Amino acid sequence: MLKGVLEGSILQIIGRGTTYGYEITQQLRKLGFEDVVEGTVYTILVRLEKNNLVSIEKKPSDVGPPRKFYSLTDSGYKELHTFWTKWDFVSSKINELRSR
Amino acid sequence: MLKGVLEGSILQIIGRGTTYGYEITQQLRKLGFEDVVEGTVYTILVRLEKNNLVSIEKKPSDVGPPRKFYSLTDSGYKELHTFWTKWDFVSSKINELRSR
DNA sequence: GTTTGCTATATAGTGCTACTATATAGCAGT
DNA sequence: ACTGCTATATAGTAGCACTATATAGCAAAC
Repeated sequence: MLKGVLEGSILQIIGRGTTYGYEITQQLRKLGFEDVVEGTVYTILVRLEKNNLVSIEKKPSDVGPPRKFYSLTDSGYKELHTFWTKWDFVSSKINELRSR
Repeated sequence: MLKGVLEGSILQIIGRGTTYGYEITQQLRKLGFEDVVEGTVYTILVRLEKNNLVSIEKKPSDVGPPRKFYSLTDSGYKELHTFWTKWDFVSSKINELRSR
């Protein structure tokens, strides 16, 4: 069910402010997507990077290995906007289907 | 973006009344999912049948080859209900993510 | 009478996305 | 040393939708 929306959700989270993989996972879990695991998030982050939707800055951490902080690029913001447009369309259509 | 919701949508359409593949495709297009093609729908119908979510009755047609009419089985109705429960959950969480 | 067009089903092959499983690494407390 | 939390990484797998193509029945047009 998360297919097609997880990547958009991660873009949205990064768009709210620079963050890193582990924290993104925590936020998704807190939101309610409790069985999202690190592996899933990291593969998506690699894909986002490959598609130039995010930029990366590596910073040391007090509590573990260095973190890779992600920010949206211009393309990333554009893609995020596209995601919400699609979401609005699909979700309204699905709700329409249900009510008829 | 339709990943994870197309199958549920088809279950919903069948649940409203016995229908066949071609008509389901037309309904999805009319709803707004205009680039859904027959091939996609038929593969999903085959999957639904394999999972015992639908039952089939073949009937002749005036305008073409025989149609395969699909109806939901008990499992199908249960699955449809599960789909809407999941949809409610995911869509509310996505909207929550957006608004924060 | 064959060509075009709509209805209708079928399926092999492909690609994208998320999930599974596992490995590695840093640091802190016991 | 061991456990536990933080944190990144990646190879392999599976599910789902999409692409492309084939087949078939019928009707109207040419």
